[in-house]
Amino acid sequence: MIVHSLIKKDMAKEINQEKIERIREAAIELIFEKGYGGASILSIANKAKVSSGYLYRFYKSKYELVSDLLSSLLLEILREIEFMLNDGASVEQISERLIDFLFDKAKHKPYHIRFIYSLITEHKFKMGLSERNKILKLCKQMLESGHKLNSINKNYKEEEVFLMIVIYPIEYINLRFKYFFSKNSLTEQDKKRIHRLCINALKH
Amino acid sequence: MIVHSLIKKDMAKEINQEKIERIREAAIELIFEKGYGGASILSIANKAKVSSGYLYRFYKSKYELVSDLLSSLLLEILREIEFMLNDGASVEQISERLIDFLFDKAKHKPYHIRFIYSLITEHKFKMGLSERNKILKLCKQMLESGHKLNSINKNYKEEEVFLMIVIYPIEYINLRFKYFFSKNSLTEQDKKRIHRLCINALKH
Amino acid sequence: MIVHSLIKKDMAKEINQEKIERIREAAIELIFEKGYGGASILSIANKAKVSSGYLYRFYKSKYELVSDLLSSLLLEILREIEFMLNDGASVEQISERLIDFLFDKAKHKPYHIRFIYSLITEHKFKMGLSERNKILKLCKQMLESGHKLNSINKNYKEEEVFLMIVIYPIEYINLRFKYFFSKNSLTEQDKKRIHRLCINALKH
Amino acid sequence: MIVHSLIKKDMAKEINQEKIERIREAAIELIFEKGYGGASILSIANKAKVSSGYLYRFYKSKYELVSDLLSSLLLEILREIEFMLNDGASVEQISERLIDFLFDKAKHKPYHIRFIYSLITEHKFKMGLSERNKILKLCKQMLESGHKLNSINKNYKEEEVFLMIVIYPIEYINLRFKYFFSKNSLTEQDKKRIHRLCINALKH
DNA sequence: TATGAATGAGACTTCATTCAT
DNA sequence: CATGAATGAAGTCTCATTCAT
Repeated sequence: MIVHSLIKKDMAKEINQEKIERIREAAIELIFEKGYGGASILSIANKAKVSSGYLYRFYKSKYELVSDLLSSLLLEILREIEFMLNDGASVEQISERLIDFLFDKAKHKPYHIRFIYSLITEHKFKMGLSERNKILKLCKQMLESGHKLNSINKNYKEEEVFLMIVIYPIEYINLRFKYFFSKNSLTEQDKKRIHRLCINALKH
Repeated sequence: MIVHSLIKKDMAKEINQEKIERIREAAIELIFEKGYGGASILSIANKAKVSSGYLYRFYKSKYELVSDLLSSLLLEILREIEFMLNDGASVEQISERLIDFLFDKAKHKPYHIRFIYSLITEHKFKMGLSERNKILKLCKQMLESGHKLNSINKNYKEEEVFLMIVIYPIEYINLRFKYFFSKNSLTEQDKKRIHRLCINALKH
Repeated sequence: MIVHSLIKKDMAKEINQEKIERIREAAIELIFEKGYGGASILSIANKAKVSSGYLYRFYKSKYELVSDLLSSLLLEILREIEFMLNDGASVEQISERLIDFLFDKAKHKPYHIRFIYSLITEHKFKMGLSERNKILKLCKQMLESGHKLNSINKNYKEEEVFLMIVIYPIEYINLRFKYFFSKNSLTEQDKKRIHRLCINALKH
Repeated sequence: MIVHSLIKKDMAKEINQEKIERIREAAIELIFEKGYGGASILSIANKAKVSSGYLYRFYKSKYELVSDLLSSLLLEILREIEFMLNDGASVEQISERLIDFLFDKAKHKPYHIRFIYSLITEHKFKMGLSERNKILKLCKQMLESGHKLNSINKNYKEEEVFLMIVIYPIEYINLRFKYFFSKNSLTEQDKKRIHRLCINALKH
């Protein structure tokens, strides 16, 4: 009996996880597509094939859902940097591999990166304290490493590192998504150009 | 009699212009603060000390009001670049003076630059065609000039020019506004650092 | 001086009368065209080339303006009947001449008759007591005359007289205005048919 | 289980239908009472004892709600005529039975007939094309049948048929509702008089 | 547990009316 | 006297959220 119930519970959990995942993906897609205000809870629930009430079992509000999504996606990026830093990677390597990572995301989950971009300036979503601190810490580490290895000019501070290593590639990718200057999809050439620019910007 | 009537007309006009200006400033401030969705017509009207209906004498809708504001503020920046280009300025000079201009704005009308920044990604406000075309044209001119004078590496295209000359300084200023890395206000040193980074990024 | 002032007053009055007339005609036309709710005070004032405030010097409210218009136009019709009755006309003659009168109106002031028609059922505009009493009186007189001269069957009452002599021609004209069954304009043939039907309806 | 679920579903449906019906009746009553403009969504919702937002689950807009109501009520009448025509009824029979039908409505759902009457002229509600075509067809059929059996004078056209068979009884009933000439309720005598007048009007 | 019917606060917008000039 | 700038009440509609089933 206990076993059975556990199995049932696990299955239920599994099913729950699946539904939550569907909700999250639906939310990301719809918010990127129509903005925070344009993506109604109902449309998210419909897209995820769950009821609108179900959503509230996991998130206290629409705000919390979106907040959580933004936080997750940001953390994914930050963890990538963190991992590389712990690996002893240089700033150049981090830049290159982060661009790789973001291009990969842009290719396989284009909504994710567009979602981040579209919410990054939305005032409603102030970044959580823990993420902010993580960013501060990582940028500081990159800066110190860069200063030591002469890949970042002594003049520059964390702000420059953050804007060039993290923000610039995201802006670039989204500019292309908007077909603003070009309708071509992202190429290896683009990667190299972004990397070159970031590295040179910080070095000189 | 004629003089009197002129004065009256002028005064009336003045009052009008003042109120419109109050509405515009209130909208800019509130939208920067709470986003497009968060800034209600009523709150804008209250802040501007006019009645809610009064707005509709000048703008057909909330959308049109905000659209017009964004367009005005963007054009202000673009005209600055345009003017310098016509003046025969080099990319370095344009970058320097645009940063000057943006710092000046940030100092005297901080809300304006934060407003632009916060609407640049808002889904509802696709940039108007004429502004987009103006940007395309200006970036092309800067690119060509930069290529000719060797201040922009041949690898780079309009995208890089736009992101580094226009977007980067705006991002930088807004990052500071958010007290993200530093609570210090913007200094001449910051200007120089931004300029240096932009120029070096594009040159190498 | 007195004479002068009187002349001025009279001229002023004259001018006033002209403006009022313009307001009335504008209101009739716009209300027929867009209904009571669709015709704003501003649009009426604009069409009449007066300021919206001016209107309120003569009418306490939009309601009163329209009420007064409806009353005037109704009275015009009722006076026509009254006049004929005092003239000793038979029901047949009254019917014939009223139809003449309404066709003439339909031709020269089509908006008037459409205005009446469109407001006759609008619940907001209950007919004034004096007009109602006048209608009651006139219908009674027609009924008595008709009974005496055998042109109205003894079974019928004021209701039948009112509906057939007054309402039926108005309904007919407006049905044609709507192009419901026919797009032809009103002819002498139509007049005769309406008259024939009204007379025969009441006689048998 | 199946039975239970069916009952539950049916009950849910029932509740739904009841509420919709309440909304429809409330709308009919209030619009007849205060006109389209005077009957606010909130007042309709209150009268129907539902929340204001609830209406929008069934009707996209106030206009659509009222439009649908008018269409339903008109079709009810038209279907009555259609049915009789298919049954081979003569114009006299149709007139008689339609008057019966309308009196019955006037007695049991007085608001319905007053609602139709008050919206027939409302500018916002042009009759739908399908209803108009149905009217055209039915009137043509009645006219032809009447011409053949000599119950409609050869002079008369669809217009006369429509006004006398359909509109006249409705006008009569509403005139009585307004207590214009009489405060008596409608009687069998009234029915006969209306029928007599309609028939004789068209015959001679 | 999961649903979706139902709510109602609040947003945008219109326009009759007022009143300072 | 005439204007039209300004008001703000009221209307329509949306949608996040709740809760009975």
